[in-house]
Amino acid sequence: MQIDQFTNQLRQNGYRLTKPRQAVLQIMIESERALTPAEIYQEGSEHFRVGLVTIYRTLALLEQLGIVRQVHLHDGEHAYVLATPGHYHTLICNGCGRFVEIAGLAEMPHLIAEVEARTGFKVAEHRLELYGLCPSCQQQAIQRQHGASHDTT
Amino acid sequence: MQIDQFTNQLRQNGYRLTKPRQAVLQIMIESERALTPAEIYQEGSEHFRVGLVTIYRTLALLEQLGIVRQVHLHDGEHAYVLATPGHYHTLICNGCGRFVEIAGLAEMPHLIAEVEARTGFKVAEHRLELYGLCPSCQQQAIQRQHGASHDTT
DNA sequence: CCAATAAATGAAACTCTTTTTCATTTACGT
DNA sequence: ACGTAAATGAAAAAGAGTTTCATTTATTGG
Ligand SMILES: [Mn+2]
Ligand SMILES: [Mn+2]
Ligand SMILES: [Zn+2]
Ligand SMILES: [Zn+2]
Repeated sequence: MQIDQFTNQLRQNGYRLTKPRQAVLQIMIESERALTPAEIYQEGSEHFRVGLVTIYRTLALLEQLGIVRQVHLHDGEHAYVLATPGHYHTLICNGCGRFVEIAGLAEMPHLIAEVEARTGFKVAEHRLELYGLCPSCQQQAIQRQHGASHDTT
Repeated sequence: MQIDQFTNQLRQNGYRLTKPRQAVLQIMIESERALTPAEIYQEGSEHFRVGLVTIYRTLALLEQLGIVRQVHLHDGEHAYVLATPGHYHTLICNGCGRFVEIAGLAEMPHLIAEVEARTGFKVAEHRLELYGLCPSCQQQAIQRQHGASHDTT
């Protein structure tokens, strides 16, 4: 996809373009699911030799550069998604981990101003994560309902 | 404070009213900070003998009953706050962990409806966490700035 | 292209958090 | 008070993430 853009970003910040870094980028670009470090490690390991430590280090670097974003999954897992540039909010499927980044909450700055006025806090950042079921997991849920009522085993 | 209300809630759901459960409730009620299981354990241990496992189990139970809420701290820690009944959003101080629960985001349902229309997802829940500095930590940050420029040691 | 060099990697050991197991203790209805 | 099931705590295990350090690799410029 736009892997060159990301590799350039690495180089421009003085980081070397290594095989693990390219691989992690490629995996993140190709996945439409949020991936845990362990999952990325497993996927990467199928193609070449790599250490889990390097996955952690690479994700930390990519997060720092704003290329990926960490999300907090429903069951406590920490996973990563490719970050859409700019400020986005994340919608994650509780069934399969598929995610969508959502833009365009114009009201958010107003909300933050109000919160600061009411509390005296200075708001530095916020996290909005939406959880639910993607279309295909909704279908599966419905089928499972029907299946259960017909179940004869 | 309103500890009776919570103990009743335990009893009405068929759970026994034990010393650890009362203690965790009391600690959560008295704290104006988000507390990690380890912190609650430490605090509890000063007053009577208790196991860290029990803290985890109790927090899981209280969360399930809607009495506490888990929050994801800035540095990756998982902490708990007393949940204001109803749907609230959390504002946490990155400096000291002090928190405030914020109500009254009337726009949220509209936002969710829009998200569902745009993505086909069915949104089940959302998490909005705001992070920043509380008034006193803002003060400290300012003092540290001045201190640094005057520093003569 | 090759050599020098600093950055990045991977294996192993380690730390920290959370869960499981199971024998003992405790709460609570009778 | 007693009996019983629920809850607890100690210990061990599982999981997630980090640190250390010797080895490998990417880059640069000769
Ligand atoms: Mn988390
Ligand atoms: Mn936002
Ligand atoms: Zn799904
Ligand atoms: Zn503070």
